[in-house]
Amino acid sequence: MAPLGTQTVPARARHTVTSEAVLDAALTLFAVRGYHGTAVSQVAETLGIRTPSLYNHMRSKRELLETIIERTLDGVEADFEEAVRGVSDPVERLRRATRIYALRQATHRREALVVNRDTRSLEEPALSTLQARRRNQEHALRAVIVDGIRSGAFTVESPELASFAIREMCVSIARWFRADGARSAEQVADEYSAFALQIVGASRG
Amino acid sequence: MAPLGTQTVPARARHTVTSEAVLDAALTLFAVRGYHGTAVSQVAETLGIRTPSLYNHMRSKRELLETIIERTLDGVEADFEEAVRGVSDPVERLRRATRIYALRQATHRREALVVNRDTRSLEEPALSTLQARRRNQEHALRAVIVDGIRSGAFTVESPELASFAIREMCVSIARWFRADGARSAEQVADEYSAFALQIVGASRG
DNA sequence: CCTACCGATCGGTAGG
DNA sequence: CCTACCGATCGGTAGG
Repeated sequence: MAPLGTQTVPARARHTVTSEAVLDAALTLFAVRGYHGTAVSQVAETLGIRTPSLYNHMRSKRELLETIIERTLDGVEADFEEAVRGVSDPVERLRRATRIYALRQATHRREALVVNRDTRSLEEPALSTLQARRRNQEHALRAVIVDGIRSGAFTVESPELASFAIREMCVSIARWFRADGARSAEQVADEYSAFALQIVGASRG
Repeated sequence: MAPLGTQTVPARARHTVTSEAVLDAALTLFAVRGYHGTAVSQVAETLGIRTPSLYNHMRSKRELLETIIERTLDGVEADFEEAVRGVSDPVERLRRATRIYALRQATHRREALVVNRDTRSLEEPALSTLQARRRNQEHALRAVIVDGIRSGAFTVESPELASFAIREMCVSIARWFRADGARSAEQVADEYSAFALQIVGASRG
């Protein structure tokens, strides 16, 4: 996996730790080592403080994971709504929805990795709530495909399989994308949205 | 995620634990909870024995993960070689390679989940060795795509992006597939291999 | 296969 | 923000 820019906090920051800084440090560590593979003491070490001091800025390790995943799902949802708002052509709706989703995987790699790998590490009641939100987002993409099939724009047999395939191929971007690599996030997002249209059998556009 | 058939060991098996049974129990638990989320004591409990007794059948927790991943990569490699052996047409090579890979994700869900999620939890020297093997497998698929582009059979711009997308969309099958679901593993594998051909811009077949 | 037990580390609290 | 410390659990060993 490409490097994720682990936090190295400047000395002066040691006296200005905030709850946002704790979340950011946790995000980097969870993305690299996984939730269960990360110790709270490592988060503290990243920030240059002792473990007990962390608890002035957070309630628990599990709350960190919940907040990270919740915020990420908020962002994905907002992205989707904005991307398809006012667009009625199914081809264009799918292109835009896939493009923005793929783009997010490249620009928010840590979040993508954590959501994908550790959502199941949540505990109730957050587990049910957030899993349901992920399902709803998947169903929203599927609905776009169903619309396209009804209108004759898409020819794919199973919208369910197609939407799974499209989502997961996008998620994988977070595993290899590098901001300093050969392709920009936008270029990758464009290519992946073209893949999506091909998967559903849209006329080549 | 669909249920993974957690081991419930019959009472009479309690006296016939083997190293294979330990691996199988660990495989189920790692797939559900992740490597770091699984305690060795849970493996023992699944088998109906005490934790120290496990060590008559294994050397360490990390060796369990190494063996699981190593064997899975062996299987993937053998599958690929067999699928493309003697086939020269790039379209058919890609179809077969994708089909057998997709099929494996459906029929070996636990293995797929563990390799995908926990390869990075390995420690050296296994980490480097097994990551290199995964990379080689990815390159083998990419080479099929490159051949198809050279011969004019495929039109995709980037074989790198296409092979990533194809691999990852297949891996996701392990997350939702159910043997008692609406589609058989073979049907899913056929649909996904069609998706792969569409991604690379092969003539619809 | 077991009981008994090891040092290390876990997430988190008390109290200042 | 810290030191001191908590009970629980971790992977693993000794010895039978």
